[in-house]
Amino acid sequence: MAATETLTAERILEATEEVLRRHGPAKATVVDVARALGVSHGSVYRHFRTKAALREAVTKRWLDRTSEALDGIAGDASLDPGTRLRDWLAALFTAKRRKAGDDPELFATYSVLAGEQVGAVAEHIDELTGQLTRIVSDGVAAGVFRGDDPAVSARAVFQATGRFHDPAYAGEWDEPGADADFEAVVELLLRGLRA
Amino acid sequence: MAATETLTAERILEATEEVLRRHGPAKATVVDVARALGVSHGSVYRHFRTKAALREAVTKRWLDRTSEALDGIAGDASLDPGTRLRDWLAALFTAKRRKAGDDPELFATYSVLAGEQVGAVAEHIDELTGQLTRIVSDGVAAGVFRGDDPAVSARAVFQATGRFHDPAYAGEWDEPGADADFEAVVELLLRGLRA
DNA sequence: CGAATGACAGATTTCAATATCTGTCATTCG
DNA sequence: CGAATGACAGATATTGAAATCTGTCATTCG
Repeated sequence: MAATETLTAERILEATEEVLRRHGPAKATVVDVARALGVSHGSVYRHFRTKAALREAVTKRWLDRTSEALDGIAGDASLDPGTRLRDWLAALFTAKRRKAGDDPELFATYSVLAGEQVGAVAEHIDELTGQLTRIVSDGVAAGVFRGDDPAVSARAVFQATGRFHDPAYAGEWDEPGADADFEAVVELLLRGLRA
Repeated sequence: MAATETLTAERILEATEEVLRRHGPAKATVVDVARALGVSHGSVYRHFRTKAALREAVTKRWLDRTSEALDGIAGDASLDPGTRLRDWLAALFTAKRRKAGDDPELFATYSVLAGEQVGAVAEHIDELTGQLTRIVSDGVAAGVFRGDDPAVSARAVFQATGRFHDPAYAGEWDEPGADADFEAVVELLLRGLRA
């Protein structure tokens, strides 16, 4: 495994993801990561001060992938704000559901990590509600949404749809009525937002 | 402890609650319950076929207490449906928050039990959404809510407010912005429901 | 006779000894 | 000289033997 390459934070993060995928969150040790890279664990500590810091970096990376994918929809001015909001929420739900369904163990692993890294999750949520706020603001500017504080409305929309993006509910995402439930909630929220 | 009284299911349930309060869900055994009652554990098995059945009965009891308290609001025809919906949701949030705050360990205990007893929880949720459906139906009849399927709307309202009644979120119920968040979500939902 | 018991087999939990891990740092390596 | 190592102390996790629990049932008790 190209052990001649320089040991970078990036390579360590990749190895960490691999170890997490293989062993799960409880049994993934710094020693395992070092072994996977063919170095001593002391070398890993040169790049990440603690195991928690390493886990946080890996978690942040994973969360950022979701944010980036959604950012495109949030900024797509070619769609009217109502459609954009609907699409954004649907994309969020679909992305989460796909991740949870494709590799349930890896998803569970990251859910555990997310539970530990409260700070990283808070940032991620801020990022997502920020995107939602942009959509709502555009809607207010276009006169299709009510003129209340867009940040407050965006936060309310995010919280009200928690069942469709919070990993705690992952088990219910594949039940028969999930899509209908999602539609009903989004429909109700959109009506509440409209001017 | 009145060991002379007849051994009834009711007495067993009371003793079980006491044992759960003392030992927590993981360490509450059928033997403990029997000991607390001064009988052999075989006698307990005469009334409840398994430990799971005993836990389910206790859980059901606990859930039913919440349902009953809210039923009064749901059926209070003296309030207009909008106010009733708001009051009902606020009462649900307040009740949960109080239980979680007053005795966090007991609340955690019951949350664990609820996680095990999927069936009992599903029934409880059906009961609550039933009450919500009644309020929404009354609102439709009075012309203040839209004429969509009240059961669907009620379910959507219940799910959208999950953050304020689902025990999984209990940790966030005492954060500073919780009340404001609740108001924002309820306001948005009420607007969405209005005709 | 029905209600309660307690001994029992197999499953689960506890506990303490053992092994592994985390994080540091004096030393080695290139 | 900076990057990497590996020995180390204290913390955490694993293991397997012993204790306890669950659920059954033949027997006792009132």
